[in-house]
Amino acid sequence: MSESSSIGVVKLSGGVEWALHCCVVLSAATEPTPATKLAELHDVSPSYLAKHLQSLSGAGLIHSTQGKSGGYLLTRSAADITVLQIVEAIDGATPAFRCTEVRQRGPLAASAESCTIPCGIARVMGDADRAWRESLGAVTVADLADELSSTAGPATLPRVNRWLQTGT
Amino acid sequence: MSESSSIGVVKLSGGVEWALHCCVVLSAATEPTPATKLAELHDVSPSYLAKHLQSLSGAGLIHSTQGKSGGYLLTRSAADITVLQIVEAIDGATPAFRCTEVRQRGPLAASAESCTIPCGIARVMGDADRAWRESLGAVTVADLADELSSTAGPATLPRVNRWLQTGT
DNA sequence: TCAACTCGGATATCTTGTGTCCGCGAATCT
DNA sequence: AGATTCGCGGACACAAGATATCCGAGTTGA
Repeated sequence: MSESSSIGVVKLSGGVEWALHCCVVLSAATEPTPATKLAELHDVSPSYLAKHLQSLSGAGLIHSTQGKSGGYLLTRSAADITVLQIVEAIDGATPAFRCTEVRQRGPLAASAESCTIPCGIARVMGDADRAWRESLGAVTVADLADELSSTAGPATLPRVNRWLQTGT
Repeated sequence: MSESSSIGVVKLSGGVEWALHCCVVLSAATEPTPATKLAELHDVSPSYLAKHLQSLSGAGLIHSTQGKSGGYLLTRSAADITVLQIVEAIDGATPAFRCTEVRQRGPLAASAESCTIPCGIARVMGDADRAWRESLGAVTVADLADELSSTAGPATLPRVNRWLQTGT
């Protein structure tokens, strides 16, 4: 295995959870919220959370304003942001499985011109990955916020935002 | 973040591809096939492939016979082995996403008794993971073998097994 | 009985995620 | 307008997990 290998390795970064929670909170925010406050609210590492928020900013999901009363804000309505977009912004859009084309290796290697179509294994993996992404793309952060309101009570989200602004 | 963390980290090991190819080959085998031969056939690291085959053996998908003419063999019909079982044998059945219960942390932590139901984020991730596994569980190695026969020709699989036995 | 061949687990190496730090830019206050 | 304060952005260590390997235990066949 002298090849650069790099088999398909799906890794779902842990920071995805934090990013999702932040987006839900931001969906009800009306003023920029600094990363420090978000980290304090969730009790997580401020620097590391900032890193993930940067990824979200780079993906165009949230907008950052600098300065004294700066912070983060959603770029568009929460109904127009899917969890898939957040996951892909953090973890990258690379598919879970990458075919190494083992059929073209070894003593009984298949000819290259006969491999225009992906092999069955790659297709199955691709279908599963597609199903996973489709499931994630069907849910928006607005849905998550609604879900939170109906389970934890409608007052939770406004209360969180009040704490972010005033600290009480 | 002094906690042991252990956020949900899904890692799709690269050896899954090798394991799948091996199972497809073994589906047409009639005699035990040693790991060395399988590694040589696919041109991959023999030791590393052996490790994965051990995982498959531990999961009860393939049976190992030691001794001079030993090797691996499927424990049951290829139609009764799904891709999902192979993936879970290699990568483990741990779900892609593990909720850290961030809602119970920080200054506005929710009470523990109000968290009997998983939060919306965990549910969405769980649904996506379930869709992924369902898609993988719908395909058997027999399906993969059939697919290979129809695309690469019906003679490929027998020829591979002849090479494994005789070397020609 | 003996020997060869097989699997199985314990062992190094290395990429990748996890976590942290300092510099740059922008808005506020004087 | 200038200095200051605050927050974002990218560059820097640390650790965990995957990748790759080797040697010992067990078994079959002669």
